[in-house]
Amino acid sequence: MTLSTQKRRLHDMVFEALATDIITGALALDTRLPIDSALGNRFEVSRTVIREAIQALASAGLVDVRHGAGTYVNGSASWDLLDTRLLEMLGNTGTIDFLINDLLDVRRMFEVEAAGLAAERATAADIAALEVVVERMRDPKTTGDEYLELNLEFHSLIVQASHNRILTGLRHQMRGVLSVMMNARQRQADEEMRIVSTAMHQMLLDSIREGRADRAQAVMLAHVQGAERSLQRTPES
Amino acid sequence: MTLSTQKRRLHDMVFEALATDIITGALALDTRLPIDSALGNRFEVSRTVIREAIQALASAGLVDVRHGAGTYVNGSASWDLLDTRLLEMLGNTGTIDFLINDLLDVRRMFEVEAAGLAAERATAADIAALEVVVERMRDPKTTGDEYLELNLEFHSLIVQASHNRILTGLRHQMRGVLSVMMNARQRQADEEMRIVSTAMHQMLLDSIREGRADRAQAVMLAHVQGAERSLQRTPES
DNA sequence: CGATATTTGTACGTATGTATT
DNA sequence: TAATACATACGTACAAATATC
Repeated sequence: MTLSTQKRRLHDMVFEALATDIITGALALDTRLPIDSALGNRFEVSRTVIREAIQALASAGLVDVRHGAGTYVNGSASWDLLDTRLLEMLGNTGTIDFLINDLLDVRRMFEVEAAGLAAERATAADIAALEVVVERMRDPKTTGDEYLELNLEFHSLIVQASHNRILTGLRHQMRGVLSVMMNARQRQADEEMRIVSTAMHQMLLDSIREGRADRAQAVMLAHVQGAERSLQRTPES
Repeated sequence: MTLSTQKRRLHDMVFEALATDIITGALALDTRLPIDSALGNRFEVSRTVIREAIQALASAGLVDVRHGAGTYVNGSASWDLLDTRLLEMLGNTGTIDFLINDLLDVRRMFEVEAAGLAAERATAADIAALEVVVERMRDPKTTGDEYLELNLEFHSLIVQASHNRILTGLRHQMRGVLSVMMNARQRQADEEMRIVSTAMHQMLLDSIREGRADRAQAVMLAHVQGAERSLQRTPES
């Protein structure tokens, strides 16, 4: 419950200390946090710092702040699983796998829709950018790590090519989940899979260039379903 | 550029004053904002207040804060169209219609996917909650406003029944857009449409209860496409 | 290149307001 | 009514990043 190493801002450290206790269950559901001044004494920081930390906890849904009444610990049902700081902590404590299936569902939904819209709306510039990426994917000199980067960029470009600003906004909200997931399971890009994957990307690009939305969606669906298998998706329900 | 009526927190008023100037173009792209202390003098508030306002502006993507270098106005391409406070301002200035088509695309994607997942995973409790809502929709004593409320609740319950926490998180992020949209275009629920709509909801519920994901998705697709027509969707591209 | 000034970032302590108990 | 606890705002000090001379 005390601050660990002096690494960053004070309120970040307070946040992490309290968040850890909540995530691990050391601070149980509906427990009332000590009042600001008490926490200030414990961590030996000003009340300003405590308030910023608590604000971050509330923003992540970890606590519920009630004016005049106190601050209470929320159950995991209230957590905001898109909150970057919370995701980081869940990633660090290795308790993030429970989100894999959820993420795959949403990713499929996202990518397929974006592929369809991109086929309908992609501009010449969008297509040119996609072509550059696919060209580099085909290059045998591209390393495995680079390939993963290109893969991410390709899909990001497709979302952009959908020219739907809410879609891109939501995609941006998902960046935290995606990145934590990536770190949790470092993807193995073996040679065979890479060849198949590159062919898929090429087909996707062709479909978009030709404006064939149905085909783009079908190819994307096959593509992400392939990725799901490679992530050894655990069976549902 | 000065503070209007004393209604809320000081930093909210500063935020609104600056945001208005950015949205209307009075503060042009790449313009450098006055330094904190100058803004403090102009608005006659402390630097604390200015900093909180600028933090909110940065969080909405309206400005780019560079440590030691100054704070610069962003173009609309950088705005975060999911930011609640920004959306409110766009709604108030009546410049929100450009998002209608984007929202409809995303809504279709969302609802269809959620319907499919719900059909696969809905628990007895989920279905019971949906039944209550549909029953009240069928009740002829339900008023038009109540019907709209029930409609929203029905779709919210379906997302919950998908038991996908990322999906529900993203849906939550969309609440701001949805609500601003609703206010911008007050939906007319005429009698004829209401009968069709209720039948759709009943079919959806049946599909979910029977676990028929494909049918649930098809019905939902037809349903939201009907809603799109009623919103007089403007042609694309 | 280095020294200095500018500007944002973080933190403190205090005072007062407001909602709840 | 009073006590408690969170909310907002002020002014100050110093640190860190950047710009300028």
